[in-house]
Amino acid sequence: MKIAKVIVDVPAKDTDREFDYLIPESLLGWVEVGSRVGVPFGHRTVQGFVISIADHTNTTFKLKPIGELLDLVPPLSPDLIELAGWMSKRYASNRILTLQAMIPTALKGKAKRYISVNSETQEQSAAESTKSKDSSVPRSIHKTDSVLFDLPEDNETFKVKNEIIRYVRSKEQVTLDHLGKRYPEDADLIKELLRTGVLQENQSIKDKLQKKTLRSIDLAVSLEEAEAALADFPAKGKRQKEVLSYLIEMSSFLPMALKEVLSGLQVSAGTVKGLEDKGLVVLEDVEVFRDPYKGRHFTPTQPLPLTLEQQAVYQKIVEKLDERKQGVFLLHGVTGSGKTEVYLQTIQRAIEQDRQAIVLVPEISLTPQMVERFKGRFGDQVAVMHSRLSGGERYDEWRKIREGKAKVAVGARSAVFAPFEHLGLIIIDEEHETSYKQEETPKYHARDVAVERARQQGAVVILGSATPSMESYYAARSQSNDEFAPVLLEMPTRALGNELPVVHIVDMREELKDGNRSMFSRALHKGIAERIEKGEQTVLLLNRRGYSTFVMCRSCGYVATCPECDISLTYHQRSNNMRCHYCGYAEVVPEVCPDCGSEHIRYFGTGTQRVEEELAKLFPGVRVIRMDVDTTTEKGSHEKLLKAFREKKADILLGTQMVAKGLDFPDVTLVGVITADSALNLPDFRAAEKTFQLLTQVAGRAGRHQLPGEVFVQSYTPEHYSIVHASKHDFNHFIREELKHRKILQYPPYCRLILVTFSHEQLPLLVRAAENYTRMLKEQAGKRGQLGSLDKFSADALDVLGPVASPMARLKNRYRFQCMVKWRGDIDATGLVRDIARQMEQDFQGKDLLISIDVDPQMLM
DNA sequence: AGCACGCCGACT
DNA sequence: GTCGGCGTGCTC
Repeated sequence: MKIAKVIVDVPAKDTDREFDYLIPESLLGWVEVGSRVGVPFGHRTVQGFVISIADHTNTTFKLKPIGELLDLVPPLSPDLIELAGWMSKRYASNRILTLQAMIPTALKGKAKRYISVNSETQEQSAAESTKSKDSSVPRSIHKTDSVLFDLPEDNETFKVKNEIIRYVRSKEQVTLDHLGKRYPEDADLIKELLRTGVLQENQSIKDKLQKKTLRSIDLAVSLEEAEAALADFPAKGKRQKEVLSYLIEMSSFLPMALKEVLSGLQVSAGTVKGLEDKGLVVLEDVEVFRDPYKGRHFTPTQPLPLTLEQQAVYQKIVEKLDERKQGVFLLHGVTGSGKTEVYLQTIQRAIEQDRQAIVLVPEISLTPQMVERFKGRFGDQVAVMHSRLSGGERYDEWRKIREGKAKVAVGARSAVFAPFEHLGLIIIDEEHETSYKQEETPKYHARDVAVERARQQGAVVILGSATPSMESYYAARSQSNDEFAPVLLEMPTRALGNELPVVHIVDMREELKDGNRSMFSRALHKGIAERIEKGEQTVLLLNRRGYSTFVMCRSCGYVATCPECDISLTYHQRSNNMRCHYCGYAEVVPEVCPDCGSEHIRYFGTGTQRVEEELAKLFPGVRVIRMDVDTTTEKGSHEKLLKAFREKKADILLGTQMVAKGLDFPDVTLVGVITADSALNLPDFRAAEKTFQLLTQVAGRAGRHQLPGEVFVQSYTPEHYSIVHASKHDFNHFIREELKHRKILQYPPYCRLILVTFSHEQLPLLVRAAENYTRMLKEQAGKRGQLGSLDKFSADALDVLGPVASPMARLKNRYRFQCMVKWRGDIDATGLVRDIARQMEQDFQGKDLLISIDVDPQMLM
């Protein structure tokens, strides 16, 4: 007997393991590694994934059989199952959540309960069946039943029972809910029918989404037979004859949509039904794919001639591809160096090898412009996956991949799991972007998952960026013997040969000294005025990371905060209310200060709205497009705004981070950064790196084509090395300085981090738990001889900092504490951290203590 | 996570 | 005496 090892969809720590099930005869050969199944689990049915198949079981349990197979083709491959195992270990995450993260949410089935008539009792009436069932009914039930049935069953009850049975039988199966609604007065009777086995309950896993189908029509007989039938068609069926002759005429396009035939010939469905009854045609539901880009025309593009720099890089990558071995490349190319063309041509090579490619891009830059570049080159072979697609659309794009209809997957983070069978290439554009890290469980980093997947499947990875992450660059430069360390490839000049824009740093303290209280320096003001005059365009960036518009009382300093989260509420002009960004709590802006009663309460902070107002004042009649969370929440609005700007319907594009990423507008010659250093003071060791990246990216938006570009960076700390080096486009000096800082403070890439966050409603209990945890962790590490300060140049070490209150000390009515684990070397730090967390949760069992583990965190808040 | 079992308080 | 509160423990 074959045994399937199943991970069940019960996301709890004590069910995070394999459960063994028998594979029933009928499913032998169908149930595979990666299959999704419905299995009986305790007193219910749940969804699960088969992760291996064995001949023996190690348990003494009486195994239950798998209930049902949910997909004909397994949604996961053995490769992806293996990858999921690696992820669960590396990120200390639940196995089921990891598996689920790999497939569209449309495939997350839930058990549905159905009521049907028991086949054994189907032919009997209610009263009889109850009696005949008596012997098989358990004693306790029998007892209560006999009480019921000893009473003379009145005619009315009997009639209702029979009616219910007839109804259920006519429907074959109904949900309990439905039945209850139909017979609201007779809940007791329904219960009784279930108890006595006249009606039975069964559970089945139902997906959230159905495949989209289209009613189609086809000839049921050969063309010759159809022609013969047409020849001696009864004179009475004139309309049917018309349809048949039409179908014969169109035979090479069959099967075709029934709708088309009906509307084309103006015939009724009944006519076609007549043909079906005669056995001449068949009607069936054919699966169709929803195509989110349907009707959109993509201009086909041809490979461009490569520059010498591009050529050199291309050669290196293709060599590796041709060897069919795994390899990782870090492609460091300045903005405008033509990385995308290199991507496109290496993908071409992979396709020629009959292999497939994945392209990961940050969610924010997954614009139509981006999609167009890939669709233009590879047409229908491209599947696009991003969060703005509906669940159904996303599911269909995913199926296009799994069924081999697509060769290239372009998408955000989760596209790294695209179910290709012969994966040759994974490209990660803007590899330094933090959005590659998932903030929910499983808290994976798509870049690291990509490298592992490539290792398992012998594929090539390209990490592309103008501003590589410290981690990737350090790994590439350290020239270690690690065969998975990335190979550094450089493209230091722009493909079109134009210069990088000149960057001016403006010291805003000087502006203030000279009496300029505006948020625009005189230089930037002059720059904007010039562009408006010349009909050129300007991009303005408001670096709002760490900033928000909050409501404050000018008399007493009261700041409106969330009652559940201790976070200041963010002001939203549109709805004139204040909202908590973490839990969604909202309230209207008070007229007077709740603390002191003063009327001087208003919103503060440099929001995009305020910049927009100021622009309108300084440049009357100026056309501004504002892009921020307020103006881009609507579906497609992001694209609409960018399109309008491209068509020169505005002079200025004003926005937050989203204007910095990958946009390419030929007429933009000026970029202004309103406050470059607002993120520098955040309690985050990556603050300098993030600032450098943002400035470099946004500066790259200027002068990409014929017109030369100019950039003004306004700052209150203009001497900071991240600003100075960004202004000179000097990545190498920046990284040297930044690495120095990281080494002194022992931060990544010199070690790795694990952030452990504890939360509980009661502060004292939480503090005790956090302290216990830290102590236990230190003890355990000490026992293994691994505890030690990382400042010493020890190769293998682990250090624990904290516990301290989290920067967001209270969220959703729970207090939060955290401790930071720094480690490096050949030790299983994640395993240790996880094991102790499990132990702790057991010690605090039932006390609702939550412990969250974030391996390689990007956000330290 | 659910769901059942089980052991104590307020009521037809 | 029963209905039902939610603590506890299990799920191949």
